[in-house]
Amino acid sequence: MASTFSISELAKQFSVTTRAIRFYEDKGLLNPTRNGRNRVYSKRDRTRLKLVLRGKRLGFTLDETREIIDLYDGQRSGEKRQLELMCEKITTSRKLLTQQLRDIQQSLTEMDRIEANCKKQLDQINSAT
Amino acid sequence: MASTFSISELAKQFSVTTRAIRFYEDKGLLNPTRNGRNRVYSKRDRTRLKLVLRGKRLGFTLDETREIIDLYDGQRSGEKRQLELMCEKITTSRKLLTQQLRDIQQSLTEMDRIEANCKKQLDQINSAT
DNA sequence: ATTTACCTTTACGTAAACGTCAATAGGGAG
DNA sequence: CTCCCTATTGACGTTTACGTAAAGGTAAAT
Repeated sequence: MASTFSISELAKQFSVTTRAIRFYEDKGLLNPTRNGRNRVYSKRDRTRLKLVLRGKRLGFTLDETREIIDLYDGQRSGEKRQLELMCEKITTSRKLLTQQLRDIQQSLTEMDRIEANCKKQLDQINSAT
Repeated sequence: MASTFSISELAKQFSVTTRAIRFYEDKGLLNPTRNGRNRVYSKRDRTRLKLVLRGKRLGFTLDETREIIDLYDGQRSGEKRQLELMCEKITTSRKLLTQQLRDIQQSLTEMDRIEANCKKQLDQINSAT
């Protein structure tokens, strides 16, 4: 894999529009370097984009996603207060994710039940041929 | 627990505004009966509201959530085509949820790593007292 | 030189999911 | 009866996350 990417390469790789990628930059989620006016994305930028999209799939807003990514990617200031804040954010974030995990597991369970029911009825219909 | 609820009771129970609840009704996700002009919510309505909120936490739009709820809650038409459609929707929905599950698990794993790192650094700072 | 294919910024448009009044109605408490 | 509380409809405002069109720059290919 290349070590730098153009905007449209990234767009293709992740099936998003270039507009979206520029928008994420506007919102401070990415900041690629430039070759002249053109944006150049490093592997680190690519990873950040991947995280943005993951955040989206999880229903976070871009603001929330930025906070989370800054955790992952954080310029460790190494100061005590900073580290403590980070721990708190992680705790909060983890609670949210854990709740979502429960939600999903419940949903999946219920879907299994409904699907089974569905298939049973279909079997009856088909066997009545 | 009571068998019917007012709009503000539900709002309190789930920590949402009455405005939101009425909005869900506008969008066809709920339809409570009326006592005069006033809305009266049954336990079934309450359950639907709960599912709406779960959907929100999972990042679904209200439209998507309505489709999913109609699965759960479906007036089983019992017709073959209907049943098949339901199975397809379940399959689609399950793929999405499974993806989210992976996303969450990855996020949690990474957070664990970051937190451990964080705490290690804090320990060093504190032990340097 | 011109087309083709990207890339750029600026700016306005839009759908979703509510928030926030405003004006109004109905029912108890005093 | 009047005050107060809650509820209702209607209309407009707001934020988020882009889409889309305008108006071009740049560079390779024909």
